[in-house]
Amino acid sequence: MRIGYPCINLTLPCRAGRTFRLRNYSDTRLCETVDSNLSCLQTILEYNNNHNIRFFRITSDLVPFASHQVNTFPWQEHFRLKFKKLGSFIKNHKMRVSMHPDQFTLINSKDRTIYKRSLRELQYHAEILDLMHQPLSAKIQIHVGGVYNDKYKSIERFVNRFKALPISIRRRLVIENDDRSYSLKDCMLIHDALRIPVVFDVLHHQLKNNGETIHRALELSSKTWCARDGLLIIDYSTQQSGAVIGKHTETIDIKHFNNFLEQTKKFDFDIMLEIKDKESSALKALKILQYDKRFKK
DNA sequence: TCACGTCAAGCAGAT
DNA sequence: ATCTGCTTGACGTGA
Repeated sequence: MRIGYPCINLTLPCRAGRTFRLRNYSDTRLCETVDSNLSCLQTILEYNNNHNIRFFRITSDLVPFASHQVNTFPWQEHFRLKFKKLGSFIKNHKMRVSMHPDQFTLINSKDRTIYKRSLRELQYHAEILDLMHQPLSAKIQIHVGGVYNDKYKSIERFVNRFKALPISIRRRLVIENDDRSYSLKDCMLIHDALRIPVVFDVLHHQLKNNGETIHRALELSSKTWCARDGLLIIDYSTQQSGAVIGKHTETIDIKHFNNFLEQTKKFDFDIMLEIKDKESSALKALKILQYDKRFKK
């Protein structure tokens, strides 16, 4: 079991996802920004290592406009060594990384141009992880996509589009249950067709489910991960009390987290804490976990 | 130096 | 028809 947080470290002064406006694009600007982003990523990974945090989601903004036609700069070559060094650090310290392309990336869109754009975006994500020489347990996590008033057809479109993806993407791509459209059960259907691993999102499951208990949900999702995919990934968050449904809490709810660990003690997994205060909650979770058999320092 | 409108991109659900 | 949330800040123009 590892504990992780996404993209940003709020203690450190740097950001690995600095960007700029499209209209201000230049190769020089890109180069400077990527260089600074990669240095910051190294700083974050060192912080994580010093604090026993061994799971981290890398921001999609690491290379600005990476899949946009404006960007023709060969950043892959230019930063090859830097990427490799980052990757070695991750490997040497037994860490795991993942990525989560944003909501614009969907492969089941009815509009082929959106699919094409998404393909380029996924290619970029796979390139990052490949340049870092990461094992296949370093995943790219997306939602299933739109429903377009016909879930069956939209799932079918997902399955067919997935089969047509290049292997570099296919071998890292995983799907996550969401809070409105595709439940864990829907994701399991897609898994049955494609053997694609399913990330289990606890908060989304609470908001949209088919009556499965947490224990049952873990039973289902953990079986979708085979040895080379690594441990099941869980996205963990809780509802901000009193706020709009689906809003994440400011900081980890220790009582709920303890309860969750208790309900899932038969399973092992890596947890991504999708919580506003980022590494602060990860550190709190680690304190609890030092007495958990699943957690190894 | 600071405020604040806006930022590449899609979808669903609420208003 | 328009706004909001989704991993959400933070860029950069104009004063």
